Amino acid sequence: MKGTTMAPIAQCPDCRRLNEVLSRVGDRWSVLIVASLSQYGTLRFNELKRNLGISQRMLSLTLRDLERDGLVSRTYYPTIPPKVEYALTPLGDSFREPVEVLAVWGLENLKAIDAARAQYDDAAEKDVKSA
Amino acid sequence: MKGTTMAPIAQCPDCRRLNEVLSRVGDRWSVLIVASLSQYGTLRFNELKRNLGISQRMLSLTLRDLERDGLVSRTYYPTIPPKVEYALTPLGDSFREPVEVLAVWGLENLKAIDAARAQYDDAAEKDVKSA
DNA sequence: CGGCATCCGCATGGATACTG
DNA sequence: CAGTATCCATGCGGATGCCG
Repeated sequence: MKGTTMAPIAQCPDCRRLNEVLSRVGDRWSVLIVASLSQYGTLRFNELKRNLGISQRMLSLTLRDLERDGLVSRTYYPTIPPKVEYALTPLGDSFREPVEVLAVWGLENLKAIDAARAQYDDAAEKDVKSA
Repeated sequence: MKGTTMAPIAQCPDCRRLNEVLSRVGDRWSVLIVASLSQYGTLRFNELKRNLGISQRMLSLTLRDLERDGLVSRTYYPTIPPKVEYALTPLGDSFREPVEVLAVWGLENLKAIDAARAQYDDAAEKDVKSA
Protein backbone atom coordinates (compact mmCIF):
# COMPACT_ATOMS: atom_id res chain seq x y z
CA MET A 1 0.00 0.00 0.00
CA LYS A 2 2.88 2.28 0.59
CA GLY A 3 5.08 2.38 -2.44
CA THR A 4 2.54 1.58 -5.08
CA THR A 5 2.70 3.68 -8.20
CA MET A 6 -0.62 5.29 -8.84
CA ALA A 7 -2.51 6.47 -11.85
CA PRO A 8 -3.30 10.13 -11.24
CA ILE A 9 -6.66 10.76 -9.66
CA ALA A 10 -8.53 13.06 -11.96
CA GLN A 11 -11.53 14.19 -9.94
CA CYS A 12 -12.53 13.91 -6.30
CA PRO A 13 -10.61 16.77 -4.64
CA ASP A 14 -9.85 15.33 -1.25
CA CYS A 15 -9.48 11.85 -2.67
CA ARG A 16 -6.12 13.08 -3.84
CA ARG A 17 -5.24 14.05 -0.33
CA LEU A 18 -6.56 10.81 1.12
CA ASN A 19 -4.44 9.03 -1.42
CA GLU A 20 -1.39 10.89 -0.20
CA VAL A 21 -2.16 10.12 3.41
CA LEU A 22 -2.70 6.47 2.66
CA SER A 23 0.57 6.31 0.78
CA ARG A 24 2.40 7.43 3.89
CA VAL A 25 0.65 6.01 6.90
CA GLY A 26 -2.03 3.88 5.31
CA ASP A 27 -0.49 0.49 5.83
CA ARG A 28 -1.39 -1.87 8.62
CA TRP A 29 1.88 -1.79 10.51
CA SER A 30 2.23 1.96 10.60
CA VAL A 31 -1.20 2.30 12.10
CA LEU A 32 -0.65 -0.47 14.63
CA ILE A 33 2.73 0.84 15.68
CA VAL A 34 1.34 4.30 16.28
CA ALA A 35 -1.56 2.78 18.18
CA SER A 36 0.81 0.76 20.33
CA LEU A 37 3.08 3.68 21.10
CA SER A 38 0.09 5.85 21.82
CA GLN A 39 -0.99 3.38 24.48
CA TYR A 40 2.31 2.54 26.08
CA GLY A 41 4.18 5.78 25.53
CA THR A 42 7.59 4.32 24.94
CA LEU A 43 8.49 0.88 23.65
CA ARG A 44 11.64 -0.95 22.72
CA PHE A 45 12.15 -2.80 19.49
CA ASN A 46 11.36 -6.25 20.78
CA GLU A 47 8.48 -5.01 22.86
CA LEU A 48 6.82 -3.73 19.73
CA LYS A 49 7.67 -6.94 17.97
CA ARG A 50 6.02 -9.08 20.62
CA ASN A 51 3.14 -6.69 20.97
CA LEU A 52 2.15 -6.76 17.35
CA GLY A 53 3.33 -10.13 16.15
CA ILE A 54 5.22 -8.35 13.40
CA SER A 55 8.36 -9.70 11.76
CA GLN A 56 11.68 -8.00 12.47
CA ARG A 57 11.97 -7.06 8.87
CA MET A 58 8.66 -5.25 8.64
CA LEU A 59 9.14 -3.70 12.03
CA SER A 60 12.51 -2.17 11.23
CA LEU A 61 11.35 -1.07 7.78
CA THR A 62 8.17 0.51 9.09
CA LEU A 63 9.89 2.14 12.04
CA ARG A 64 12.43 3.69 9.73
CA ASP A 65 9.69 5.08 7.53
CA LEU A 66 7.82 6.42 10.52
CA GLU A 67 10.97 8.04 11.80
CA ARG A 68 11.70 9.46 8.38
CA ASP A 69 8.22 10.93 8.20
CA GLY A 70 8.64 12.49 11.62
CA LEU A 71 5.95 10.47 13.38
CA VAL A 72 8.23 8.42 15.60
CA SER A 73 11.38 9.31 17.50
CA ARG A 74 14.19 6.86 17.95
CA THR A 75 16.51 7.05 20.97
CA TYR A 76 19.60 4.93 21.03
CA TYR A 77 21.37 4.06 24.29
CA PRO A 78 24.86 2.68 23.60
CA THR A 79 24.79 0.44 26.64
CA ILE A 80 25.63 -3.25 26.68
CA PRO A 81 23.41 -4.74 25.56
CA PRO A 82 22.23 -1.84 23.44
CA LYS A 83 18.83 -0.32 24.03
CA VAL A 84 16.62 1.59 21.67
CA GLU A 85 13.44 3.36 22.60
CA TYR A 86 10.69 4.40 20.26
CA ALA A 87 8.07 7.01 21.03
CA LEU A 88 5.65 9.29 19.24
CA THR A 89 6.74 12.74 18.20
CA PRO A 90 4.20 15.58 18.46
CA LEU A 91 3.36 14.90 14.83
CA GLY A 92 2.91 11.23 15.54
CA ASP A 93 0.82 12.10 18.53
CA SER A 94 -1.49 14.15 16.33
CA PHE A 95 -2.13 11.00 14.36
CA ARG A 96 -3.67 9.43 17.42
CA GLU A 97 -7.00 11.07 16.75
CA PRO A 98 -7.64 9.50 13.33
CA VAL A 99 -6.52 6.16 14.69
CA GLU A 100 -8.71 6.50 17.73
CA VAL A 101 -11.74 7.44 15.63
CA LEU A 102 -11.12 4.41 13.47
CA ALA A 103 -10.85 2.13 16.48
CA VAL A 104 -14.10 3.48 17.92
CA TRP A 105 -15.83 3.01 14.61
CA GLY A 106 -14.65 -0.56 14.58
CA LEU A 107 -15.95 -1.17 18.05
CA GLU A 108 -19.37 0.01 17.00
CA ASN A 109 -19.63 -1.41 13.53
CA LEU A 110 -17.54 -4.52 13.22
CA LYS A 111 -20.40 -6.76 14.21
CA ALA A 112 -22.66 -5.14 11.65
CA ILE A 113 -20.07 -5.88 8.99
CA ASP A 114 -19.81 -9.49 10.05
CA ALA A 115 -23.58 -9.78 9.98
CA ALA A 116 -23.84 -8.24 6.54
CA ARG A 117 -21.10 -10.51 5.30
CA ALA A 118 -22.76 -13.63 6.68
CA GLN A 119 -26.06 -12.64 5.13
CA TYR A 120 -24.41 -11.95 1.79
CA ASP A 121 -22.63 -15.29 1.83
CA ASP A 122 -25.83 -17.10 2.73
CA ALA A 123 -27.64 -15.52 -0.18
CA ALA A 124 -24.79 -16.38 -2.50
CA GLU A 125 -24.85 -19.97 -1.37
CA LYS A 126 -28.56 -20.25 -2.09
CA ASP A 127 -27.94 -18.90 -5.57
CA VAL A 128 -25.50 -21.68 -6.15
CA LYS A 129 -27.93 -24.32 -4.97
CA SER A 130 -30.83 -23.02 -7.00
CA ALA A 131 -28.69 -23.07 -10.12
CA MET B 1 -3.67 -5.73 3.17
CA LYS B 2 -6.96 -7.44 3.14
CA GLY B 3 -6.42 -11.14 2.96
CA THR B 4 -3.10 -11.35 4.71
CA THR B 5 -2.79 -14.04 7.31
CA MET B 6 -1.76 -12.54 10.58
CA ALA B 7 0.17 -13.72 13.55
CA PRO B 8 -2.07 -13.25 16.57
CA ILE B 9 -1.59 -9.98 18.36
CA ALA B 10 -0.75 -10.83 21.92
CA GLN B 11 -1.05 -7.56 23.77
CA CYS B 12 -2.40 -4.14 22.89
CA PRO B 13 -6.16 -4.52 23.45
CA ASP B 14 -7.58 -2.27 20.78
CA CYS B 15 -4.77 -3.10 18.41
CA ARG B 16 -6.69 -6.30 17.85
CA ARG B 17 -9.74 -4.33 16.92
CA LEU B 18 -7.78 -1.97 14.71
CA ASN B 19 -6.33 -4.98 13.03
CA GLU B 20 -9.81 -6.27 12.32
CA VAL B 21 -10.95 -2.95 10.96
CA LEU B 22 -7.91 -2.67 8.74
CA SER B 23 -8.48 -6.15 7.41
CA ARG B 24 -11.89 -5.14 6.19
CA VAL B 25 -11.79 -1.54 5.06
CA GLY B 26 -8.13 -0.71 5.49
CA ASP B 27 -7.04 -0.87 1.91
CA ARG B 28 -6.58 2.13 -0.32
CA TRP B 29 -9.41 1.48 -2.75
CA SER B 30 -12.06 0.81 -0.14
CA VAL B 31 -11.31 4.10 1.54
CA LEU B 32 -11.21 6.04 -1.70
CA ILE B 33 -14.43 4.52 -2.98
CA VAL B 34 -16.25 5.39 0.22
CA ALA B 35 -14.80 8.88 0.06
CA SER B 36 -15.95 9.29 -3.52
CA LEU B 37 -19.44 8.05 -2.85
CA SER B 38 -19.67 10.19 0.24
CA GLN B 39 -18.97 13.24 -1.91
CA TYR B 40 -21.07 12.49 -4.95
CA GLY B 41 -23.83 10.44 -3.35
CA THR B 42 -24.37 8.03 -6.21
CA LEU B 43 -21.93 6.95 -8.87
CA ARG B 44 -21.89 4.52 -11.74
CA PHE B 45 -19.16 1.99 -12.34
CA ASN B 46 -17.25 3.96 -14.92
CA GLU B 47 -17.69 7.19 -13.04
CA LEU B 48 -15.90 5.68 -10.10
CA LYS B 49 -13.30 4.26 -12.43
CA ARG B 50 -12.50 7.60 -13.98
CA ASN B 51 -12.73 9.36 -10.65
CA LEU B 52 -10.16 7.23 -8.94
CA GLY B 53 -7.94 6.04 -11.76
CA ILE B 54 -8.55 2.52 -10.58
CA SER B 55 -8.43 -0.52 -12.83
CA GLN B 56 -11.65 -2.33 -13.68
CA ARG B 57 -10.42 -5.37 -11.90
CA MET B 58 -9.70 -3.70 -8.58
CA LEU B 59 -12.86 -1.64 -8.82
CA SER B 60 -15.16 -4.62 -9.30
CA LEU B 61 -13.33 -6.65 -6.67
CA THR B 62 -13.39 -3.88 -4.11
CA LEU B 63 -16.99 -2.94 -4.82
CA ARG B 64 -18.04 -6.53 -4.33
CA ASP B 65 -16.27 -6.66 -0.98
CA LEU B 66 -17.81 -3.39 0.09
CA GLU B 67 -21.22 -4.64 -0.90
CA ARG B 68 -20.62 -7.89 0.90
CA ASP B 69 -19.64 -6.02 4.05
CA GLY B 70 -22.76 -3.91 3.84
CA LEU B 71 -21.03 -0.59 3.23
CA VAL B 72 -22.13 -0.05 -0.34
CA SER B 73 -25.43 -0.73 -2.09
CA ARG B 74 -25.61 -1.81 -5.69
CA THR B 75 -28.60 -1.03 -7.86
CA TYR B 76 -28.88 -2.66 -11.23
CA TYR B 77 -31.04 -1.23 -13.99
CA PRO B 78 -31.55 -3.79 -16.77
CA THR B 79 -31.77 -1.17 -19.47
CA ILE B 80 -29.83 -1.13 -22.70
CA PRO B 81 -27.11 -0.34 -22.19
CA PRO B 82 -27.20 -1.57 -18.61
CA LYS B 83 -26.79 0.86 -15.75
CA VAL B 84 -25.54 0.21 -12.25
CA GLU B 85 -25.54 2.70 -9.44
CA TYR B 86 -23.44 2.51 -6.32
CA ALA B 87 -24.18 4.39 -3.14
CA LEU B 88 -23.36 4.24 0.55
CA THR B 89 -25.58 2.29 2.89
CA PRO B 90 -26.19 3.69 6.38
CA LEU B 91 -23.29 1.56 7.57
CA GLY B 92 -21.08 2.89 4.80
CA ASP B 93 -22.23 6.38 5.63
CA SER B 94 -21.09 5.87 9.21
CA PHE B 95 -17.64 5.21 7.87
CA ARG B 96 -17.52 8.73 6.51
CA GLU B 97 -16.45 10.11 9.85
CA PRO B 98 -13.21 8.15 10.18
CA VAL B 99 -12.41 8.92 6.57
CA GLU B 100 -13.18 12.56 7.03
CA VAL B 101 -11.01 12.78 10.14
CA LEU B 102 -8.18 11.16 8.24
CA ALA B 103 -8.57 13.58 5.35
CA VAL B 104 -8.54 16.56 7.69
CA TRP B 105 -5.46 15.22 9.43
CA GLY B 106 -3.78 14.93 6.05
CA LEU B 107 -4.67 18.49 5.16
CA GLU B 108 -3.03 19.73 8.32
CA ASN B 109 -0.03 17.44 8.55
CA LEU B 110 1.05 16.28 5.12
CA LYS B 111 3.38 19.19 4.67
CA ALA B 112 4.99 18.48 8.01
CA ILE B 113 5.58 14.92 6.89
CA ASP B 114 7.14 16.06 3.65
CA ALA B 115 9.35 18.46 5.55
CA ALA B 116 10.46 15.82 8.02
CA ARG B 117 11.14 13.44 5.18
CA ALA B 118 13.22 15.98 3.28
CA GLN B 119 15.20 16.77 6.38
CA TYR B 120 15.78 13.10 7.10
CA ASP B 121 16.94 12.47 3.57
CA ASP B 122 19.28 15.44 3.67
CA ALA B 123 20.86 14.18 6.85
CA ALA B 124 21.22 10.72 5.39
CA GLU B 125 22.90 12.12 2.32
CA LYS B 126 25.42 14.00 4.42
CA ASP B 127 26.21 10.81 6.26
CA VAL B 128 27.03 9.17 2.97
CA LYS B 129 29.30 12.03 1.93
CA SER B 130 31.14 12.18 5.21
CA ALA B 131 31.83 8.47 5.01
C1' DC C 1 19.29 -6.54 22.15
C1' DG C 2 18.61 -4.30 17.83
C1' DG C 3 19.14 -4.62 13.83
C1' DC C 4 20.57 -5.75 8.37
C1' DA C 5 20.96 -9.05 4.32
C1' DT C 6 19.07 -12.70 1.81
C1' DC C 7 15.89 -15.85 -0.04
C1' DC C 8 11.31 -16.81 -1.42
C1' DG C 9 6.10 -17.64 -1.55
C1' DC C 10 2.25 -15.48 -2.48
C1' DA C 11 -1.13 -11.89 -2.75
C1' DT C 12 -1.84 -7.40 -4.84
C1' DG C 13 -2.94 -5.01 -8.51
C1' DG C 14 -2.28 -3.30 -13.47
C1' DA C 15 -3.04 -4.31 -18.62
C1' DT C 16 -5.46 -6.61 -21.95
C1' DA C 17 -9.03 -9.18 -24.21
C1' DC C 18 -13.54 -10.87 -24.18
C1' DT C 19 -18.84 -11.17 -22.89
C1' DG C 20 -23.83 -9.78 -22.19
C1' DC D 1 -21.95 0.21 -19.99
C1' DA D 2 -20.67 -3.10 -16.63
C1' DG D 3 -18.39 -6.32 -15.77
C1' DT D 4 -15.43 -11.37 -15.98
C1' DA D 5 -11.22 -14.01 -17.21
C1' DT D 6 -6.47 -14.35 -17.90
C1' DC D 7 -1.75 -13.18 -17.78
C1' DC D 8 1.99 -11.22 -15.53
C1' DA D 9 5.13 -7.84 -12.85
C1' DT D 10 5.85 -5.89 -8.59
C1' DG D 11 6.65 -5.98 -3.95
C1' DC D 12 4.75 -7.17 0.58
C1' DG D 13 5.85 -9.74 4.15
C1' DG D 14 7.49 -14.02 6.61
C1' DA D 15 11.64 -17.14 7.79
C1' DT D 16 16.29 -17.67 8.47
C1' DG D 17 21.04 -16.48 9.40
C1' DC D 18 24.55 -13.26 10.75
C1' DC D 19 26.72 -9.05 12.97
C1' DG D 20 27.77 -5.04 16.47
